[in-house]
Amino acid sequence: MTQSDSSKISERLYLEDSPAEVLRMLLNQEGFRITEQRQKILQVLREVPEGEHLSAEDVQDKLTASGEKIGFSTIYRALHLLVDLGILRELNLSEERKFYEFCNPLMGAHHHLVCAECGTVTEFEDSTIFSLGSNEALNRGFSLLDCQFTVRGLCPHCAPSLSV
Amino acid sequence: MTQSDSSKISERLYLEDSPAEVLRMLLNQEGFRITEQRQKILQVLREVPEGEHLSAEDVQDKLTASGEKIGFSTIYRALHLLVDLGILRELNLSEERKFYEFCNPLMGAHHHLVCAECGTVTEFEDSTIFSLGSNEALNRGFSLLDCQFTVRGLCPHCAPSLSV
DNA sequence: CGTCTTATTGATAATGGTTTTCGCTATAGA
DNA sequence: TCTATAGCGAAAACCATTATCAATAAGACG
Repeated sequence: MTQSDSSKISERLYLEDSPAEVLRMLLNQEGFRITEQRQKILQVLREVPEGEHLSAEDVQDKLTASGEKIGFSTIYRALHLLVDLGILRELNLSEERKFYEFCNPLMGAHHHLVCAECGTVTEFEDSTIFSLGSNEALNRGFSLLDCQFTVRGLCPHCAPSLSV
Repeated sequence: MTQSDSSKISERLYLEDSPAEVLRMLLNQEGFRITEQRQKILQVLREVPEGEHLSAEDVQDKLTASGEKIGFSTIYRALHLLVDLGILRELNLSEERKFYEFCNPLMGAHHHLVCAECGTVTEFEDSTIFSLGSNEALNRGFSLLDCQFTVRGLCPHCAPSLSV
């Protein structure tokens, strides 16, 4: 199995274990190897405060800051793998780059409000949105992978004259 | 005013005129010039059947096919301008490129169901989603620009074994 | 524990969509 | 019509992401 065969992973685990253990199990289950790099990359994503999202470059910067030298090929490959494993979510916030966030199953599905000017991202929860998307997918015979609801606007700080 | 000053356009028109006329009015109102290129680029987007989305390259291809030679710098600039004017909507369907669609005010806000495998895009309407996003934005003092709800999954044709 | 297979890493080069540059052209106001 | 300058387009630059490939190391097996 090559490292590019990771796109069809469908099974999930019932998890109450630590994320490190979860990673180990998932990788094993799919025939992937447990490497220091993958573990450290996931750890970076987990340490991020809720509501913050990291780009591939952000991840590398944080790793570099803590003394880890991991090439960006590895960062990108690991991020994709973790997304395929269902551990991370890839966000398309209409910016030029992609962002990643840890997929906490305990945390309700949340969505994003983005300021088109300064790029600030605010999260909000709404379970109805997710079920709407889910229904829509299933009604058309699709298997659901992800729902992303992104609202773009101008935050109070960037908004034109009126209020600020 | 330079052509890169187009990002702060906030006013809209009440329109019952033909799109060509609308374009003319909007451009005039903002101090932009009415050029053949801009008119033809908009026309391409308008001629597309509903539910189809074009990338910048698609637009150029269609223009080339009908004998129009317009440089891609111009295509990109015009697309951005038309988005800023509120005539087009820029879609982030999590693909590598961006897509554009004509913003028909008569047509209800619609959203997209994307097959992660083959990239097929299906549209669906749901007014509640839009009002949810609108409320969320306004409650936080944001002025609303756009709401995009994108559902990703595997279409029946690409889905794993089970049904096909 | 050592050996072997091969998945993985990482430096580098390549890719590909988008943006910038800059001299030329053409719009729109005087 | 004339003039100022917004806009065009070919080519080069940009920049996030992906591919290449030789070296490395995880994990299986004896």
